[in-house]
Amino acid sequence: MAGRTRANPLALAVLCLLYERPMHPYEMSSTLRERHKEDSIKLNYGSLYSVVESLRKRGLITARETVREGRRPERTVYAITEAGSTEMTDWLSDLLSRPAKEFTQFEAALSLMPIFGPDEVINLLETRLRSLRQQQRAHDQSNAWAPPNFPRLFLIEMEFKYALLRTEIEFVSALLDELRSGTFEGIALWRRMHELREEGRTPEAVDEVLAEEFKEELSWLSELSDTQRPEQG
Amino acid sequence: MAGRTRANPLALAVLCLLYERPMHPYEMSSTLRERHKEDSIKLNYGSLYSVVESLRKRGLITARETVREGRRPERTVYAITEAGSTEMTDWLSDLLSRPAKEFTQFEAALSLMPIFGPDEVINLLETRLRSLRQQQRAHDQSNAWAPPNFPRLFLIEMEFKYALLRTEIEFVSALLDELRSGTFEGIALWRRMHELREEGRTPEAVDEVLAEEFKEELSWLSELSDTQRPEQG
DNA sequence: TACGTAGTACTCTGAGTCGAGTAATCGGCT
DNA sequence: AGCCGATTACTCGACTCAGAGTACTACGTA
Repeated sequence: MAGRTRANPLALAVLCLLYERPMHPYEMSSTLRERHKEDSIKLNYGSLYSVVESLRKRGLITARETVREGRRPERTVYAITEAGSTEMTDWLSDLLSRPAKEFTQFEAALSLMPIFGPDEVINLLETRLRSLRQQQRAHDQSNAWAPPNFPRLFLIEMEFKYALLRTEIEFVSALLDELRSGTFEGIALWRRMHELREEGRTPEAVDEVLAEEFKEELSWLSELSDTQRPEQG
Repeated sequence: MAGRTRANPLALAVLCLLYERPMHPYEMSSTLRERHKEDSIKLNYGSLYSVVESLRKRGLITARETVREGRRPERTVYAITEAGSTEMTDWLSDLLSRPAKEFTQFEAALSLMPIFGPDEVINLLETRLRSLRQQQRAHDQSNAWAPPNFPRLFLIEMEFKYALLRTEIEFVSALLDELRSGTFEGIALWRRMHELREEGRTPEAVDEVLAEEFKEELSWLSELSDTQRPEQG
């Protein structure tokens, strides 16, 4: 049923808020911000209003009343419906119980990394690592906003984010160590290829030179069908 | 300059492919698939063709020639431009060196988790954990497609994905242990709240009962301004 | 009292996304 | 010879999203 309509978790957040009590969209956005959900759920006004409208069209929420205070713009208060409650529990159950394929920008970047030579990559990753460590320090200090005794239940998503951050730091820093020390497998071939390219050789000429200089390292090429070989590396 | 146009990494992948050699869109998609980049870069036909068209409009790639074989549809071959090469290196440098805010579905789900009671959450997370372990086993065995000696450089993004997977498994499994053993901080309050709700009490009645039964645990409430209190937990 | 800034509450627009659909060819099988 | 399913190569349109813009109020301040 709900195929693509389950793309944006902001819609789920709206359902959860209205499950608590009726609200108008702007109140939803400020509530989400107050509860620090902005950090884990992407929120912006444009999306919020269209997501709300789309939920209404699907009958998952209804417009309760429109209030006007002074000459301010009208506020439309929405409430969740039966169908909305069902969708909410179904959707959240699904998200918690079934890992979804997620694509991060950094994964994409790593997979295209070979267009740079190893030395450029070292530089770029060093910059990244500094940023990540900065974020980590910021996190360590920023329990400031949460009062003592604040329930862990409401911070659990931050713990997860932090665990991912630590993993990324470890990954990048281990990779950097290998690149800098030259123990990264195949780094000699990789470096030589970029040297040759920078000398202005044609791709074919580069392949030829490498084929001679790195016979064993390139043995895997013959194992692949023609179309399968990654020429970019 | 390139503000929102840098949203979709597929566009960057297209630039990288055309940096190797001119291609038509369908060839791009099959090349990406052969190189297993589908796992780290979201790819679908609809997006591919519009991304290509948008790159062309921005002058980052140009249509080289349109070939027709038999009565098949035309294939338009594209090549990268100077501006395209520049954009490619700028963009990839940026992705590698600057961590971007990423929002995963699971983070969103965790942050909305309190709408369920602890026992439901345990069930859902157990299902997730089985799935994740399944994925992990699949990964362990699926170096099958890569021939011996295949350069690590071309698999580095998978290593990262795997590291994230391990972290998620550890996180979920640690969380489950705490929930099941009852050592999760505040779980008694959380469980009682859902009990009361299921008995059909009004939110206000629930709050009242809890305020009496869990005085110390709720001390943090008084530290927050009215608007800041998360009523949903 | 005029002014600048922060907050409230949306609205609009154009660009991007995605899944489904189409139409042709190829290879194998019966 | 004819058919089935896979592969090649795109096209379409409905929906979604992001960011900028609007318009008003409230508040401090010089």
